[in-house]
Amino acid sequence: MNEPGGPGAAYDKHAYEPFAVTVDLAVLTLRADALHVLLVERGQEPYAGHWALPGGFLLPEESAETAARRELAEETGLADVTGLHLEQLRTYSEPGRDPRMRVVSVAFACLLPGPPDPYGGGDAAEARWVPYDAARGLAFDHDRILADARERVGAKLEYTCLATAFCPPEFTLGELQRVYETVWGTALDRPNFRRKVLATPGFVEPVPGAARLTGGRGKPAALYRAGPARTLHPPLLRPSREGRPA
Amino acid sequence: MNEPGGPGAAYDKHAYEPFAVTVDLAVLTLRADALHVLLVERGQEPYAGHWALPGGFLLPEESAETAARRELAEETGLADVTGLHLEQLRTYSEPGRDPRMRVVSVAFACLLPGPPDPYGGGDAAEARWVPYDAARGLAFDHDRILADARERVGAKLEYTCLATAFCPPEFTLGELQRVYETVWGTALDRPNFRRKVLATPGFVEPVPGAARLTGGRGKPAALYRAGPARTLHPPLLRPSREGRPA
DNA sequence: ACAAAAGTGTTCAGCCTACACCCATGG
DNA sequence: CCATGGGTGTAGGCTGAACACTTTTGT
Repeated sequence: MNEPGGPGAAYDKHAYEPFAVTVDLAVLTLRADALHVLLVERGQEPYAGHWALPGGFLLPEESAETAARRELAEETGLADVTGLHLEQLRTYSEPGRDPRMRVVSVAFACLLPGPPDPYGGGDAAEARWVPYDAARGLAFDHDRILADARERVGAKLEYTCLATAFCPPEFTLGELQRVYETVWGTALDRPNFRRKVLATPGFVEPVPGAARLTGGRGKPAALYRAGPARTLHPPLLRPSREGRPA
Repeated sequence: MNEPGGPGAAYDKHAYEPFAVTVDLAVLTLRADALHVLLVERGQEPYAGHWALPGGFLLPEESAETAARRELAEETGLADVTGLHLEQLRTYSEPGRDPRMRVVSVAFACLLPGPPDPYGGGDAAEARWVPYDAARGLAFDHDRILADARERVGAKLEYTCLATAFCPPEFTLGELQRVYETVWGTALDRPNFRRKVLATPGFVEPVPGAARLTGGRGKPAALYRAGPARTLHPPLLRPSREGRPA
């Protein structure tokens, strides 16, 4: 054990090398049928001029989730970030990941419906949406965090209802399908996708009587809202990953 | 943003209220066909006399994973903890979860083959294996961490090869099936389980010529080793969760 | 001989896939 | 009238659930 204040010892809060605790956010969205991530340009060393995931230090009375939501509001400039899907990824704690001091960072993934407000307001005017494939060479270990975020989101699409987090409050099944296709990078059969989604109780609920013209062309599509279900049973497996092809 | 050392300010490492960073371990194993967890009895306030998950503070040059493995070795007294499956669960950071100071804890789940060495050696002589169902009223928020660990492990059995982490190096398919049945709390059909496991390439590999008598009774079972595969495609879904029953 | 556990075979329903086809709208 | 996207139908292969059955050991 490594318990502070061992037998009979009153420990000193400041006796240890202090750890800084931060949150890092992989904020993902879909713009023009491509996965985008919100990045900020660093203005100071280390990694001055590099792009990085938005994030910041925990305030004394904040949990990591609270801090993440606060940073999210600051970076995106969105008026209302309640209800946005925020998911803890994992914690990165390797010594030396920040050259200045020990920084332990709790990483989150956040999905928001696209296209969102183009750029962050508030005090992060240099925030930009960058296509996922163009987001390389990030500061610190943010390349890895971003890759972990994408992998996690892709995996959770298979067995949760997470996909609706990328969609506006009312959406068409075509839009929902494009979420899967964009994140997975594979095409799906439309009739089968439709049946699968509608057969899962609570995944989506029809909006009575409503229909939306899809970019002008084609038949107007029925609108749906996200339902109360959180998990997909059975899952919607992405095709041909490995192992299945005989 | 909440960047330390803002414009022109040299920050002070000790200027902030320090955060302590700890690891907490949910060490799970199977003893006598029941899920058990390793607990330690606290000798000091807060929660003196309560049971708690083993854990401790990060040393200055340790990552959370390194600290977790060090604690694991200390608490279990096992000579070799390399190769044991250690999985980061999530990080618990609510203010007030430790009444003494801000403690941010990175939780891990660890699976080990049972029955392991009965009690911890080293400096944690009061460590005990406790049946999962009897582990209630733990110190801090450890009830929740333990519940999260069980849920995560149960879910990962579905789509990963994690179950072999509960088994010794060589095991029978019956033992592997009992892992699933114990963690999930459901009975599985033996013939179907067998086919499913053997049909997944890389899940298990037969040990040539070997066989083990299973508790004396019954036909000797063939022995298998864990294979190189890490994921199960398609997954082995636990039955009757919800949604599927028509 | 019986119980217990391993291992094999077979059947059947339901899902998933694939592809053909119709509908509504804008240009 | 054609391109585009939404929506419906259907035949076939495959998986997985259920269960009957055989094999090998200990008592």
